[in-house]
Amino acid sequence: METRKRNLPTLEDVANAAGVSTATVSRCLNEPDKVSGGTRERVMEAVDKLHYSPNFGARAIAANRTGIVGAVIPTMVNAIFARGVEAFQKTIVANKKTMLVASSSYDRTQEIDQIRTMVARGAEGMLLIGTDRDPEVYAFLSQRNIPVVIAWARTSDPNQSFVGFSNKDASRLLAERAIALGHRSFGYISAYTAMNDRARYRVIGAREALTNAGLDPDAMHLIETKYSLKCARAAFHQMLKANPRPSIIMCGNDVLAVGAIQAAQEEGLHVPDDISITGYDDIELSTVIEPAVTTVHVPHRKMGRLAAETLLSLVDGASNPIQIELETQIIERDSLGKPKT
Amino acid sequence: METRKRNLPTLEDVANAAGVSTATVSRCLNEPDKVSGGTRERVMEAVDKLHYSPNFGARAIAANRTGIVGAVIPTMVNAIFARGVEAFQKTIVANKKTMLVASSSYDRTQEIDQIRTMVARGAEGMLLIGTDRDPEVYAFLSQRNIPVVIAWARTSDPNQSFVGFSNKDASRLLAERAIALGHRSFGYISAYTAMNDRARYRVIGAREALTNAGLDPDAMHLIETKYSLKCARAAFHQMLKANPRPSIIMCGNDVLAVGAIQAAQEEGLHVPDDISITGYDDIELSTVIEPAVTTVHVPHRKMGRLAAETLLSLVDGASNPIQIELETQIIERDSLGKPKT
DNA sequence: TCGCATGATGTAAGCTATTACATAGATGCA
DNA sequence: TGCATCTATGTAATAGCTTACATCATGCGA
Repeated sequence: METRKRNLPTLEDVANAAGVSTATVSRCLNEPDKVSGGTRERVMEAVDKLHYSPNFGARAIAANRTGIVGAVIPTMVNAIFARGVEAFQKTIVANKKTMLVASSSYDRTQEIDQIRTMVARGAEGMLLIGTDRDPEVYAFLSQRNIPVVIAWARTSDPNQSFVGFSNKDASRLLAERAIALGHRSFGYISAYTAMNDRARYRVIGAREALTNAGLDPDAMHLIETKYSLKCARAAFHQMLKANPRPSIIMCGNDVLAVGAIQAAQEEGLHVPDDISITGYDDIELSTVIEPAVTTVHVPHRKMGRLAAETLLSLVDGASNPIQIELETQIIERDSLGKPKT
Repeated sequence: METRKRNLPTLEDVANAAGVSTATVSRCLNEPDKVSGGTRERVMEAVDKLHYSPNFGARAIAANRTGIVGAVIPTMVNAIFARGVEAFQKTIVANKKTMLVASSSYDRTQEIDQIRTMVARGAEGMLLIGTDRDPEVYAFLSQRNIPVVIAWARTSDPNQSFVGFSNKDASRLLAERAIALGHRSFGYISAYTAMNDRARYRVIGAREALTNAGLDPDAMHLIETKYSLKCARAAFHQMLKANPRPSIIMCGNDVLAVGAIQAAQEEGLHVPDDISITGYDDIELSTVIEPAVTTVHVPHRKMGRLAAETLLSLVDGASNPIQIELETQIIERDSLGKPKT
């Protein structure tokens, strides 16, 4: 590993060029108010002339502050996270900080590694998705005084900060809507719930609606599968073999719903006349398929932005947890209808 | 802005705990071969016991090396970039480096800002998408000895490194295929080409095919629009008013193609019997719409991985430009057919 | 046994910024 | 005028690590 020389100008060079001390230059850059107008001008000229830019490492070590925040997301290849993270990043940058991002592929172990790496790289705050993870992770972070914001979910722990929404509630409302339309026999295609609280609570919400309506929540046929069109299709075909065959299949997200609709069409079933299907997240895909998916809209961009603002205020010293719950909204399109009589 | 105290263990703490000098600890961490087995063990124990992790800033400044690479992409909210960047990031991390990422929203000015910011943050190499940008940017980077890898495109400049593909060639092949099927009247819906070489070369490829076939390339009706389903639909409706009405509308990417198909259906046109439509990129969306989109497959993940490997070797001192051209592939689905006779 | 090459480890300089504290000059008020 | 206060600036300590160079012990060949 060769070392490549970079002889960039230093604070001292600027100080010499401007005929002042390094302290004054540093102040010009960080607390301009504390420097008189004339001096400031002279210094800034020197900065421009030399194309000076402070050395990040030196600044970090001297100020004991890096200005870095980290975000670990399950995957970037999913419009919902992409939108949220993009908004998060723009807000972070607008506040003169830097974002580190990594994707865990929905794998807890990878997530832990990535959190550790980011902390080693100087992350002073972390954005994490959902709540499911080893408590040791939170211990690790809090021991180092690194604030965490949870997004895409809410938590009942009053000590944790989050910017999220109840995955359960909207799911329950959607199921209630289906019950009101006359559905009694439910199926549910979900992402794996074991380490994914978002997916799990969506299932729980649907079950709650059944319970509230006096139906047996355990009668809801549940299949867990990978997040892909192909897997969703397979799950749908499998579910059709159930007895009784469900009149509605709720899906944990829109990709699964779209796959289910495709599979229904392969089976020669008409959606929603023969079978209803619902999604979650409201991604673009859900308007492209025919029929368009009845789903739950989540304000991903807003969530990303607010999560950034929240994390920044925690990093800057806010001591009380900040909890922001966002509203979701049921989007009625064409894939949910009355059951066949 | 409060400063939050972090009294983390330092190299010296580890050295004391292990009864060696800081130099030995440093060597254990960076060049383990140079330390004897017994000492190494003792040091590593101390590292574990104290949960030591090197201070990033200090290391960067002492070694004059940050291990950071930057990537500026047009948008994360696009599966093609998301996939590529995710692969890029995984490769970077696997090599013990750190990735900074930002999205420019297809805006050159933002891109410049972000490049500057990343350099100020210690980026030692940059991944950039496509070739269109102010030459000053390249000057800025080369002056600082920061290698650049261009992705998603190729360049004829022998001094630039890239991992990409010819946006033009596949587009030309697709148009030739359409010509062979009998099409003579072409329309093209593109993303804005002014600052987007990928979009531009795709158009040029189509024109080339027309020219080669003895047709007038300027007769191809071109509409440029934003990257969204809605805009694509509007563009399609507008294009239908053209005289002669095209028998095929090629689209610069799959999102535009899907929007066009939706619009065709709104007009009561059957695709491909009444009008053919093609896409580019091969994203999931293109298999969800009915009819599925005939498009061009691009190996995004592979490109991301290779771009990372390329950039790493440049950062590590490789002096000759590295140019890797990847193959694309036409995926024949159902949206391209013979023209109506 | 001596001299020397080799390998392991230690010493201490150096990297670049921030910032507490010191200093000097200017201002205000009695 | 004299003293306290304030503002602008400088001095120098400091942060945590890497690494060139120095030192020391060991083993080997002559």
